[in-house]
Amino acid sequence: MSALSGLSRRERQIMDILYQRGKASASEVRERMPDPPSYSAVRAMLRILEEKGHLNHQEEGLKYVYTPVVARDKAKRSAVQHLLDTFFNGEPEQIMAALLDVSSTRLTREELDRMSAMIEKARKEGH
Amino acid sequence: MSALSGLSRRERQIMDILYQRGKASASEVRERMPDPPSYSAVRAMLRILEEKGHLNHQEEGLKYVYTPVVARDKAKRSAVQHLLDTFFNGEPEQIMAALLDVSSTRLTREELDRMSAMIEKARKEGH
DNA sequence: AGCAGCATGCTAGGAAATTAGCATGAGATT
DNA sequence: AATCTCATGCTAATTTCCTAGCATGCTGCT
Repeated sequence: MSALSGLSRRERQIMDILYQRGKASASEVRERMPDPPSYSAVRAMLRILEEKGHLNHQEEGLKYVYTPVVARDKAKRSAVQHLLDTFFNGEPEQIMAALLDVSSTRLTREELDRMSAMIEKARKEGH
Repeated sequence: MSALSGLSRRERQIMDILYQRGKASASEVRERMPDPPSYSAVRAMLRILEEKGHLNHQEEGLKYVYTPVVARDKAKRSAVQHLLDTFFNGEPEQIMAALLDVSSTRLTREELDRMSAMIEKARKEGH
């Protein structure tokens, strides 16, 4: 099962931020949390997440910088799969539709072209 | 912000199941939960989720059947947006890639065709 | 009627998550 | 060198989550 699914509310929020940014210090994480708790609270949770094996930290200058242990790529795939199962009956087409809907205003012709090309490529490979 | 983000671990698991199935009774929910807690526990959490305004219930025969308050469609969109922001820098193309990757074995030529058609349609509308 | 099965309502204990506070140490500034 | 700032380590308290258990009511069966 998705590793995300075992995390508590705050832990999930933190992991989301770290996946978004790649890496971040305690205060950076705090800034981006919804309804941010105290700085101490954030640090405590980062420590716990590290104990649980979800994060690593390196020292960078003075401060600690935290990074997810499970590579973004792998986490990505789980997340997509989970979304697929939860809201789209496992049917990729339906995500596509939602995707185009959500981002319709922002998509340029070039992006759409590249998306077409990807599908074309998949068609060839899958065959 | 995504309503999901405010939920606790178990609450999220339950909401996921309900979005997946549309509606479900307490015992159905329980069956599908990872590392299932007691039946009472599930009922308690359903009650809390209802108090918080995330669920409704109707009586159906003898038992209660719970349904999400926020329509699947709306929740869908939030979920896609969230995924987009968290793992894909807000770039739809990248989700596409992941999608094709995750489900490459399962995609039929027809499905790929329909996906192409969707993009084609978006291209026309967006222009 | 009496009993079994399964549903709900409610309550309370324990575990885990979330939080704040204080002590300490390293650089930078004056 | 004294101080200010910003970082960390640690601990303790509170809140929330999670859980189990018992009492009750309805349905169907013998």
